[in-house]
Amino acid sequence: MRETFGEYIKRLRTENGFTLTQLAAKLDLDSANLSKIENNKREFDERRLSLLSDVFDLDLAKLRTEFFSDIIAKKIYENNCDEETLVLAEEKVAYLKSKNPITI
Amino acid sequence: MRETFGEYIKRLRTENGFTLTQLAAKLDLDSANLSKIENNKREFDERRLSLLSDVFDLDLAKLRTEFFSDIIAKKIYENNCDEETLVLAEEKVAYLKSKNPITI
DNA sequence: ATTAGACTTGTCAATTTTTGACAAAGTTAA
DNA sequence: TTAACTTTGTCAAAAATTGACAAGTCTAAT
Repeated sequence: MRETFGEYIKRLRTENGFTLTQLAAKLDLDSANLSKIENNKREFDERRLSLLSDVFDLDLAKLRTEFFSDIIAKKIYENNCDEETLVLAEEKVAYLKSKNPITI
Repeated sequence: MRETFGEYIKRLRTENGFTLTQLAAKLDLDSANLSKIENNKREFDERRLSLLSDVFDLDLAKLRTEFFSDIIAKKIYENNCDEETLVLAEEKVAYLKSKNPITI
C-alpha cells in the first residue's frame, strides 16, 4: 500500500468522517498523540490494533500485516539498508521457522 | 545466510580461536552478555558493529545488512507475520524514498 | 477580526524496555 | 578433582517510549 500506517489511519478516519478527538477516544488515546501517529512522529501501539479493527470493521490479520510492514519499512529506510536486506531477512525467517519447533 | 546474527558471531569467534572473554573485551562487552547475544537471548548493539568489523576484518556494509536483516527476521518470526509482510514492506520503503527529499 | 473547532507541535514525568554488571551454576577437557 | 570456558539468573542503571497537557497554528463561519 502506497502509504504509511499513519497515513492509512488518517485516511480511514477522514473517509469515515471522524475528528482526531473522536477517533482518539475510541482508541483510548490522547488526540494530540494520535495526530503525531498520523504524521509519523510517533508509533501506533500494537496493542491497539484490535480496537482499530473494531472501529473501522477491518480484518485484523490484514491490519497486522499493514502494521508490521510499516515498522520494517521504517527501519530499513531510516538505516539506509541496501536492497539485499529484505532478501536476507526472508531467508532468515525460513531458517528460524525450520530451526524452532512449531508452537501449538 | 542460514544463521542468526548471534550464531554468525559465534562462528566468527570460534573459527578465529577466541574465547567469549577475549572477544567480549575487544567489543567492550561483558562475556556473559556476549554469550546471551550468541544464543539469541539478547540483541547485539548496533553501535558495536564497527568494532566487530575491525576485529574480524569484515566489510561494515555487509555486516550491517546481516545485522538489520536479522532484526527484521526476528520481528517477523516472533509476530507470526504472513508472507505478504515483506512484500508490503518493500513497497513502503520505495514509497518512503519517493516521498522524502534525498538527504545530502 | 473574532470565535470555535480541528489539528499540530513541544515538553516532560511516568512507564516500559533494554543494558551492564555481577553471581552462580553448568560444561568440558586435562 | 581442577581450571578454563560457557550459560543462565537477577537486578539496578540507563535509555527509549508513552501519556498527558499546554500552547500553538490553521481554517471556516459569522
